[in-house]
Amino acid sequence: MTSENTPHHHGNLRPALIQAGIDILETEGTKGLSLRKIATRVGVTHAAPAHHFKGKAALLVAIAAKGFQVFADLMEKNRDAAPKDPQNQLLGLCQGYLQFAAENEALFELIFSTDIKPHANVDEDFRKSANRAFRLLEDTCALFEPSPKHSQGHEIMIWSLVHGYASLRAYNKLISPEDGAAMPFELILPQLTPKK
Amino acid sequence: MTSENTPHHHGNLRPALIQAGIDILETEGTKGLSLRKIATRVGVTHAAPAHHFKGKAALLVAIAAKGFQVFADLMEKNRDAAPKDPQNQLLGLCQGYLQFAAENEALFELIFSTDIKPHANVDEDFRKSANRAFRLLEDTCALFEPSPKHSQGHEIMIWSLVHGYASLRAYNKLISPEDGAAMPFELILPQLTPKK
DNA sequence: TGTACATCAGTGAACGCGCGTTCACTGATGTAC
DNA sequence: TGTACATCAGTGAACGCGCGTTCACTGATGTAC
Repeated sequence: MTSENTPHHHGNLRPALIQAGIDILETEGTKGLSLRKIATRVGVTHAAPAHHFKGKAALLVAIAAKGFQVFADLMEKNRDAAPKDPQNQLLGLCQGYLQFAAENEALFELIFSTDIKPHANVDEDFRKSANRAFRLLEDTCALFEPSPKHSQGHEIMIWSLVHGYASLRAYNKLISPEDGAAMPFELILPQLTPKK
Repeated sequence: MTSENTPHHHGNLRPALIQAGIDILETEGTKGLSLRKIATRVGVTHAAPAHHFKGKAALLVAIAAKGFQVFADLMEKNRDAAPKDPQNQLLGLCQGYLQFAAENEALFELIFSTDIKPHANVDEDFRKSANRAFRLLEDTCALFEPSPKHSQGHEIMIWSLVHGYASLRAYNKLISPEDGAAMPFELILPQLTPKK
């Protein structure tokens, strides 16, 4: 807040570094993300982050953890704003999913990158925020009757659908950017039967 | 074949570099892919590739072009081996899609990476092999009645589904690796009506 | 309230590394006659 | 079939760059008394 001119003791360096990392991701992409650039953007020597993160990898994990928080927030917000029937709840959630992917392209790529393993023994902050996002998806899918054949069949199908759609939109800008979240669900939604 | 001991004139350096790039991708991942490593793996000075590719970026594009070839071959092969009804043709194609993604994780990531734009004015080889893959998908989807609402609605839905499933399997090894290509299509396939 | 001092969170210089690119070079290949 | 020569496709040395990490340092903070 007020610490603009203190030479030492930034005060909030840790979160500031994370946010700077996210900013750089969105302006320069994954390739441009370096410790030195992050530190410079915050206005601090490139050696300073070492006091807050064990190394570059740890900072990346922290960025991904924050990314999952924003991701989950957006899904939750969109879902909660939707009508209370299961279909609309699901569509709202997916709207948030797609919005996050569209507005945070490189961050979306980072949080789903294969070298930050979600289930391996990783930073606890990261695991917690990732799990929160996944649980949102799970809970919303649980509003419907499960697949008779596969324990998590419909959930995986829904997740694949929205994730693939988000990825392909980022990949190929030609794909119907004007279509909403409902489009890929056209055939599926009527097949899902709400519980009770 | 026979040129193992000629010091100069490798003879097939261009394709050899491309293949070496693919090999390195699969063993070391995207991060480990450098011009110097590729050249070394082929047994050639790191300055040699400059005679065949305009720069590193051009070599990457050539690798992606080759990747799309293999990708399309695998989809075509699986589709052609399937029973001739539309549903099984589609499942076969998707089986190939998933197989490629599973067996060539980093290459799959590369060919769909956002910094090698598929529709921009790019290397013609690349565009041709990418388009061949996409046309396979298109043609197989065209075995079914199109969506009444969106011109390419069902195709995008199917593509999203298989692409998302492939990506999430790579991301989270826990997701039902034993399930086949049919699983995510459980609800959708019966909704697609074959033409004629 | 004031002083002594430990701890914290920065600085800035230095390190070694792998990278892509460039360059003059030279050996191998292939063509003209 | 043999020779002269242009072209092709390598070599190896050198370049500058940005990177992550380390280190001794020092200024700012906060606590004990």
